[in-house]
Amino acid sequence: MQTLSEENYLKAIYNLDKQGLKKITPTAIAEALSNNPASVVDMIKKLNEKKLLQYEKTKGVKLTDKGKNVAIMVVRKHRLWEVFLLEKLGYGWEEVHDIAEQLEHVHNDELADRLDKFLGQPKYDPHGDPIPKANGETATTYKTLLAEIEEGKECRVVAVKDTSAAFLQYLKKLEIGISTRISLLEKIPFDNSIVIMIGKDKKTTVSKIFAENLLVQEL
Amino acid sequence: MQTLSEENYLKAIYNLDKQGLKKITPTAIAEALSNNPASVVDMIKKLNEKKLLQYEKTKGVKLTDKGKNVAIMVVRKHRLWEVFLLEKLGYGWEEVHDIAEQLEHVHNDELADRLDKFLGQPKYDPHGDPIPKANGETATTYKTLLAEIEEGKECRVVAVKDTSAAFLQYLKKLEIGISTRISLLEKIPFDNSIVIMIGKDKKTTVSKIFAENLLVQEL
DNA sequence: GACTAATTTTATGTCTTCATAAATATTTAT
DNA sequence: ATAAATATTTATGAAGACATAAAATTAGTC
Repeated sequence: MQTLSEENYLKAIYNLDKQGLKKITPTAIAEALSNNPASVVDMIKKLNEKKLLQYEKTKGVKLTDKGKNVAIMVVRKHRLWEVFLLEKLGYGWEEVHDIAEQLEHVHNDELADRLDKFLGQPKYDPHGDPIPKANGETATTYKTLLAEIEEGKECRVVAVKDTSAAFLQYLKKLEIGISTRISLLEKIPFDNSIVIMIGKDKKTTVSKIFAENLLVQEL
Repeated sequence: MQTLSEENYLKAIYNLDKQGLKKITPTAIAEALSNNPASVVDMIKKLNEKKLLQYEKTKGVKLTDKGKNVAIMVVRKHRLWEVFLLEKLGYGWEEVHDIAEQLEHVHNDELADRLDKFLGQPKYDPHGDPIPKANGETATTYKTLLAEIEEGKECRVVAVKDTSAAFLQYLKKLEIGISTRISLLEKIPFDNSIVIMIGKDKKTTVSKIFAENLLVQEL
């Protein structure tokens, strides 16, 4: 079994890979975990000895199947707990992450599966990220920035990138929440503002910056 | 905020006190946590500096109000999570303790209260131990050994003392589970066997050893 | 291609939690 | 009361996870 630290390293590496980073370097990992590159080198050695990853200076870090599996199971637990916290305990969107960060490290063979069943086998977490299945299968992330949606298409809000109070308040004012439907009516070439329809009848224009901080699922 | 280790020490000390130990010594704590007395002495110093406990060679260890409160909140979380695991996730009686041992250390101001509300503010955990309230109030334990119930009284099963497979299987065979009602019909003086009524119509005789391993709540 | 900048690695060291071994106290029993 | 047993404490050290500083390596740029 892995220590808390080991699990966090494996998860960070897994996430960097998912984010499309081609070469995962000690520095990149250090940044992701906000700790020191020297410490990362130590841990890379340890995880390599445990056959959880491989490291070649030229190719960077690659998780082994074993390492990847551990990471996926941590992610699975994280996202399931997030659903639990939001749906069952009534926590808000922004609050669930930090608690799930702790809950994801609770070790018990059956726990994830029982939780999964209890929650009705949700496919996505409250941030729109797919929940890996018990066998490790993970759907690809479907979320896109509102800024990347094409004219005429419709989408549903799944998460925010910026979680500042200013942005969240603005969203509230616009009556945009999780799963709100938005249609992209028009893109203004001048400053990349976009004209959107919120719900069925609320037409508004939002800035490029706004559109780059709202994550949606294309419908 | 306390570290995991600190919380475990405080909880252990709290439990020793609740068990009625008048003088809580380093050795007693070491035994409870199965670690070395020398390590305990170190930690006692640290917790004393943090004003979580006081230590005098003659009187042993006493938790301060602050320390006691931390311990109670850990116990509260532990017992709430046990209820969750049993009632919501369908875990068995014996399985919940080890998982709760991990869950009890998840830190979040609101978590215990939200969980409490979600579970319908249970008063007792699956082992019949009282769940401390948000303000720290803790009911006294009401569980008794079946062996100590008087003739003619009725009670409800709340826990087992012996958790061996042999005992649990025997219980299953007798159709005794958590919250099963039992009436004590007769005590046999010869060998302290007792004649009980399980539920409404199942009359059986059980041994003294049996009766000393079944914890019940008097009704 | 050479030089500067950035990255990686090594050498050390800190902090926390635990352990072992030995020294010191304290109990207990005869 | 004193020897033997038991507890407590000190001194020391190990392992894990992190850091800093400096050395070695690699990457970029002119």
